[in-house]
Amino acid sequence: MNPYNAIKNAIIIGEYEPGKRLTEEALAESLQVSRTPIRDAIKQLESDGLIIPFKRRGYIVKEFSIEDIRQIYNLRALLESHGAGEAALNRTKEELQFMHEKNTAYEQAISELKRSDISTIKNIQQANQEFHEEIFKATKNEHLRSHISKVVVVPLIFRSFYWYNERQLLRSLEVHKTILKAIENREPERAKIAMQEHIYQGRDDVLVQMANPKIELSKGEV
Amino acid sequence: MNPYNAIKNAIIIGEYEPGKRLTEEALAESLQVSRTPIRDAIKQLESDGLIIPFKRRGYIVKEFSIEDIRQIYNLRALLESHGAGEAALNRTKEELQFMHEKNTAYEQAISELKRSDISTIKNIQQANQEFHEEIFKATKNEHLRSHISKVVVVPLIFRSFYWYNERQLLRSLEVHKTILKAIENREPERAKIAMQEHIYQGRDDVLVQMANPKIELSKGEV
DNA sequence: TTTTAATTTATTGTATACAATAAAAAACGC
DNA sequence: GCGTTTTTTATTGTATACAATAAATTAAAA
Repeated sequence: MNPYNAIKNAIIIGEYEPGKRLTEEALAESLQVSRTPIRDAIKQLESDGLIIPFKRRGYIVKEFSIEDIRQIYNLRALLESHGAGEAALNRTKEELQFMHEKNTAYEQAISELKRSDISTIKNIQQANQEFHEEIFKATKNEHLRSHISKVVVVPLIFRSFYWYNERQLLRSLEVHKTILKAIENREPERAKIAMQEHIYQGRDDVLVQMANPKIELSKGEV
Repeated sequence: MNPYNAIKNAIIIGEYEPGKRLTEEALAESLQVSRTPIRDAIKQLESDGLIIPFKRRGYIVKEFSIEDIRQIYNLRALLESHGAGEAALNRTKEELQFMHEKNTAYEQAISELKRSDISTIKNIQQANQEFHEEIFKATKNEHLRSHISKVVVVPLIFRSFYWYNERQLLRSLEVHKTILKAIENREPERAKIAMQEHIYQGRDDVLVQMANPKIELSKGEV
């Protein structure tokens, strides 16, 4: 794994906690490479908004406020719902087929859910992401895709902490089907609104968890 | 000027034309710095979508197709119109005042327009940009702002080639006033739609120019 | 004591040399 | 001559040493 993904991953799984201070030298030591590739990685992570410079004394892992999360999810809703609408207009038959396959895989992953099984949760997350990506491919809009990919990183952090319960997952699966059907029927407005609602659901699930630390779930637990 | 802005500027003003090949060494030589800061700049420019790697033999300045331009402007419309709506909800009295001032400066810059005067054109462009930025400050949404700032770079290239005629500029000024009034009256939907229309106008002006190279204007001419 | 100045230190910024490698050119076999 | 292998070359990737500088610490002055 390259330094960028290694560090990003450490942030996402919570190994580097919010507020943790990072320096080029320490990262270079820890990943056994020189400072040069670490600097490249740091620049990218900074542009992703995952770390911020800390008064010329390294960087700190960004601590996201509730308002940050709200704003990022709203942006996601804006961009992904737009993408779903475009996909409904531009999808080919083949792309539609791929979407169905990805969503079947998602359904499969959910049905394999076992309590507190981290690997299963990762599978669900992965399958979900692949379904969404299949939609954005069908837009044929690389510019839109690159913006979406940026706005999707931060939610990953929070999803890996507070994961969904089965009821939420099944609801999510239903919405996927609604989106798919709208894309199949070439109904952009319907696809757009369904996607918007889908993202807002995810947002609110995360916000509820953040606002009630009492019932916060430990890492990976369901 | 730092290497990033120097290179970006050279691309925007057309000194580095689309398709031109750039290598780290040549840029380092030309800007009289070492390869290290050039590499930083290149990484950023690549993430901006202004240059793309050219089979491990340097980079080339991206050539934007009509479809690229359409997609980028549509994205801009999506993000900036959302921003205008948010600004209508969240603006303070002071921020509204600033917007008025920036738009007055814009009006002033237009009234000073002289035929083929490049410095005046730069002033107009600058004043226009500052008006838009004032709106996005008022959203208090840093995440939205960072996305908008990214999607605004490419249009700069095309605006500096095909600049508007006076009729277009005056129409643009009128729309600014409509947006301002909607933000003043806290009408998010109105602000959003006016902004959307504003961006689409800009898009179509550029697309018309691109589709009719016969009447293409030379650099900076009005 | 508290403020100000001087010194030290931690850390990023920059230059530069060398390594890795993909692309281009040249040599080779048929 | 045409496809294949080998060699050369252009260019980025990486390591490392040194420079610049902001922050922290210490010393001095008031």
